[in-house]
Amino acid sequence: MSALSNAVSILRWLRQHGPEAGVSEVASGLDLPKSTASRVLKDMAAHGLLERDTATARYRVGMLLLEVGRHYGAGQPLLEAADEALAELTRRTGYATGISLLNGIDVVVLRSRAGTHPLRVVTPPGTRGPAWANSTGRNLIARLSDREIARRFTPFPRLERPNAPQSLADLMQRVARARARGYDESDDESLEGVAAVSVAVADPQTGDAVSLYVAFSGLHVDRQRRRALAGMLLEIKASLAARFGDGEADAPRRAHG
Amino acid sequence: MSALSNAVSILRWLRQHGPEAGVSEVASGLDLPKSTASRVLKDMAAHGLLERDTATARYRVGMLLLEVGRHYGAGQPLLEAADEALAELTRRTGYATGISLLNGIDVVVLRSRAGTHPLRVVTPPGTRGPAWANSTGRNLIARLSDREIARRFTPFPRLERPNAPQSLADLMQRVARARARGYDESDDESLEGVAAVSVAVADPQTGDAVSLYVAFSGLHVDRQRRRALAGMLLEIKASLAARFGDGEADAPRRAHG
DNA sequence: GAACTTGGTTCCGGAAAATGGAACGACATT
DNA sequence: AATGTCGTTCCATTTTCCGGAACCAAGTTC
Repeated sequence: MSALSNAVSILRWLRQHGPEAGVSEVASGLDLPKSTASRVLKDMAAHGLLERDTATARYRVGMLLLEVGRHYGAGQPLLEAADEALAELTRRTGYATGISLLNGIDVVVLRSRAGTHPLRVVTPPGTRGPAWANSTGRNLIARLSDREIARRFTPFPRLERPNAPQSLADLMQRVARARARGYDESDDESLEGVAAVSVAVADPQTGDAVSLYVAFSGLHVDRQRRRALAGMLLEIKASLAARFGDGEADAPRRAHG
Repeated sequence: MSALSNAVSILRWLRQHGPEAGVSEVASGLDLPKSTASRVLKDMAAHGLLERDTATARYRVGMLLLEVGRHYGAGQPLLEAADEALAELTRRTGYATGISLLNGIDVVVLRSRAGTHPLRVVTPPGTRGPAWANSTGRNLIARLSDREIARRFTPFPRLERPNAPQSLADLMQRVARARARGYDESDDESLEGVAAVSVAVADPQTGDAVSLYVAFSGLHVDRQRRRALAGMLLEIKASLAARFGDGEADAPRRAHG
């Protein structure tokens, strides 16, 4: 196991089990000898990947990671353009918008912007959520082949939320809807009270697809306005497609991850 | 040089020189043999620290870093409480707010929230800026001893912005003002057209200090309103101090980094 | 189209670093 | 004083890393 493996394992472990870790905790969690865990953590801290809480002697995520991590996706023209367009949309309408991307069966938020309308939840960049249980994720799932969808969602992941799809058939039905309409919507699925509409856009160069979304309170936005928002997203998508070659429009292609 | 050193050097290099890098570029930039650069980059990508642009064969920051990095500072009670209070302030007043922290002679944004009033610039978490050229940074500098300030700012860093302090004496004068008033303000210094007021708060446990700021357009907010905002920040500071032991109020103590 | 340049990869033996069991130190609890 | 928890240090052994050199693939240039 290279030194890097250990360091990365620890980062992955931190991603799952919260932002703090002690030596023993990591050692048992990753099944490492205590001595190794102690040394690797110390090395990582010495290099700035982690920081040490002087009081508790526990380790925390380092500032370097914050600084570097925020550049994820920077410099990708499609992404930057989409982000700008969404910023404009938020300015005009006051709703929260963002961009996310499929990773396995999850979506990860790449960019986001809080709106001015009341919405308890904010999902800052780096947040991970169940792709099958919100519009943003399903849009990206919809770009996969049925075969691939079946593969990823067998067995079907359990999620204790009433409105979330509970079976592959259930999911495929909503995917079909998304494919038919060119956009998808969700309401009170993975996040309580949160509704959203979204569209998927792909970079024809790389084939990577991202999803642009507008999020709002499910209680305060009626069907008509949602449709209007979907329309605006579709416009943005069209303009991006015009600018970057295509965007999609054709048959399902591979999404990211 | 351990494997970790190399990996971290590369991350630091990426932090400075933009989010993309090729093998030769890194090799010459860090004065490494090409073979080493190639191998290390590949290893990092294999572990998910970096990703590879399939088209250009260049490396980019990996998603893992985004996900882990966003947890920087998570779980620190003072920070969370301050963040919540600022969110409330933004909700009530519509101004952008945030939290930042001193690191050397820079400030790094930890949390931020865009406001509803027009402000071109957004400074998402992870953004680094010159501490001496905005209120947020000077507040934290003000907590250092004069001796330490002189040490850090000799020689005095050059910054081509008209309103920014241009000498140590210049800086000390504004620091004195900040110390006297308990808050600081800046207008059109490091960021064009951006003005801000801010206060510093310290965790008495760790001694680490952070700065809470409100940012707005210098053209659209008059003196009186700025004073009102400063008052609100001071209230937040007082309530945090009450909750967490002290906050500061006493003589300069060490700030972070 | 042959010779260069530029960007990246692979090989492999010597050098250097990581590994992990064990012993140890510092606290708390019982 | 004994026991448990948490972290560190030691050091012989193993493993990995290092880096010059050779190599490959695409362009450029003459």
